[in-house]
Amino acid sequence: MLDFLGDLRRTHMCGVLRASNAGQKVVLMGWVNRRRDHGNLLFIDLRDRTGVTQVVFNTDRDQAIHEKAGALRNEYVIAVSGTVKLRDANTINPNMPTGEVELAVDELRILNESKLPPFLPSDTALTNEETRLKYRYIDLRRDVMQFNIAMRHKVAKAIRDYLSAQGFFEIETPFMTRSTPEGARDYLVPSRVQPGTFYALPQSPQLFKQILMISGFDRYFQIVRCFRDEDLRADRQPEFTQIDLEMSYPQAERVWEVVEGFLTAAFAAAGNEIKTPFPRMDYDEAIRLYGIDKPDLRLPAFTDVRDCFTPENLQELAINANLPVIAIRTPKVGELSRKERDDIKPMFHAKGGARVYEDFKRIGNKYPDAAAAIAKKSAIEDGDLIVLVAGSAQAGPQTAMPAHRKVTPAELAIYGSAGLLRLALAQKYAEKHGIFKKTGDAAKDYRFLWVTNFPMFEWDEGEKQWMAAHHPFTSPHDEDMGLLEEGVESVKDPQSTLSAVRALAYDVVLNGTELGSGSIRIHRQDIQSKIFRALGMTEEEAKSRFGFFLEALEYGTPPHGGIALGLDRIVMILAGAESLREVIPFPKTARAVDLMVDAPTPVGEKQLKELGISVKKLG
RNA sequence: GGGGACGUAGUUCAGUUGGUUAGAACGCUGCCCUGUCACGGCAGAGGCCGCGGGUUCGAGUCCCGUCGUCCCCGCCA
Repeated sequence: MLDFLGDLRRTHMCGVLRASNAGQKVVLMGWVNRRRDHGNLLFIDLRDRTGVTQVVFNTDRDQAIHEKAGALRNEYVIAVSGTVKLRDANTINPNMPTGEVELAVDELRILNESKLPPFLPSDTALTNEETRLKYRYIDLRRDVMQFNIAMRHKVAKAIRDYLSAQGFFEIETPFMTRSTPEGARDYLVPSRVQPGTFYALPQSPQLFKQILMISGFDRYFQIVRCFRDEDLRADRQPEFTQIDLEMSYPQAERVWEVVEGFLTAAFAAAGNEIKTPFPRMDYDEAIRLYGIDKPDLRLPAFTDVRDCFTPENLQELAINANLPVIAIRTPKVGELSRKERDDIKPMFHAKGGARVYEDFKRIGNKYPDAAAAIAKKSAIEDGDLIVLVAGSAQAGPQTAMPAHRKVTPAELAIYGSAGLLRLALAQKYAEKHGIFKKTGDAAKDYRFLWVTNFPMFEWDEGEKQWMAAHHPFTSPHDEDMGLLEEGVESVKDPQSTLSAVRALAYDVVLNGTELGSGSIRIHRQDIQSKIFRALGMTEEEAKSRFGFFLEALEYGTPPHGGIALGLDRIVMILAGAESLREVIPFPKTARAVDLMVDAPTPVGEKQLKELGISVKKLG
């Protein structure tokens, strides 16, 4: 027999009562978290989003209420009114914030029962994710999920408040928009009114926010859902939330200041202090020092130890002397067994002639002088592991494409392979060197970095042409306009000067994760046309894809630029979570399925017919 | 599209070289218990071993297929 809520009014949340509340009459409402039945004495831990309070029923106080409470089971929803009592000294629970008090009940209303849930929110052991996602409403009752979602709110609010205070307007842009075939696959929405045509869900509000600058809003931001129909990963969902912003008349540094400002506010909201300004690094330097464009600064950089060997040494080792010899130092790994050292080679994914050479210990036995020089140059300490990556002499010097870049493709192969191995080694020995901890002080070692001056174009080996590395609205570096001019007709030529054009693009990186990406945009129609031409697009093609935007550019577009950061990833890192699913209330599985609502589903023929769509049954 | 791991009670897991009736813990049900807080004690219920096929006298275990979840590569301007 269930009770109605009636006019009973909640006075306190379950997690807030303290010794100072003793003697007060209060009304609490929540879920039965745990029940401890001692016969004539019954304890209920009552839970809401703020925490848990112990509620006591005993026959001495009220026989009838005690009897009613006997029917309570886990996850029943109840209201209790009563008096806050100080606990006796010997019954205080120091492990809970409300552990000095308990509630002596005058009235119990059972507001709802619960079926036996597949798992209990109070369980410490984690249920498998499939069950958690199917019963997400129960999973979200767990304190960790409550904490993560609450943190998400606080972080978003801190960012919203900061940007508002800096003069940014929060402006909405359409979810039903135009498909642009570049980049990620679009999610499409069929139009009923215009049969055979489709809207696309935005991969980002890129062109709208640029148009808002053309429209004179000066500073725009939006915490906005974006959609990409690509395969998922632990850190990639098909719909995700971006902190998207754009501003007029900025240098890149002005954008960075804004980002550093709101990240400081966001991290403070989660109880963390971070230092600004963030260090900055050219793309080329990131590749040379870390072999990746999103370096994790918690790990040591590479050392080029080519000069530690004599030419004869290099020849004996079949190392290409024209390419760097990378020493990867992984700290505090300790003495490795023969087998552990053998296991390193299979972790290595060679690109274009790169080879992993004998580890430091083996080199040291054969070439003691070289080993001593390497140890000195790479500042090795006791227990550090050194692994060498170099170009294979057999594979040749690979000078087919010297190009105009500072890092040649042959070098890139070495750096890139070494970069992957560096991370694999760090991951493998993470426990020993204590770097990738998800909890405690080590988890709060936040190393931010701006990576700047990305190449404007990247050679696409499949298409045999240069493609936009960031997106085609990114401004080339002022100083590189000549190179663009020179290369504008040579999109199919791997030797084109396009390879040397730098973009005014920047990524903000945190501990090896790309948090966000932005650029100063092109605001002049003449430069925009050149970029499209350099990308091999005819005027007609450009017009049919982006005509509205190119036209808008011609009506007095101010210089502008901006950035977008992944809110989910920021919260994931702050929460110490391994997956975005831990910070998104209703996420999708690796096959992009929502297990709770069971989406996507087939739809009826009538619905399809209205949309002018016919689907042949598969199989 | 490719590679890998996993799937046994409501939940987390164990299950030997293929061999009688598939186990444990938690949870659940009933009884007992007035100071517990992961309460305790006694008793009990609960299994399409993901699904389908095959090998075998005999399959949770071996083989093939399939479905699902997770991780990675490709992909993500």
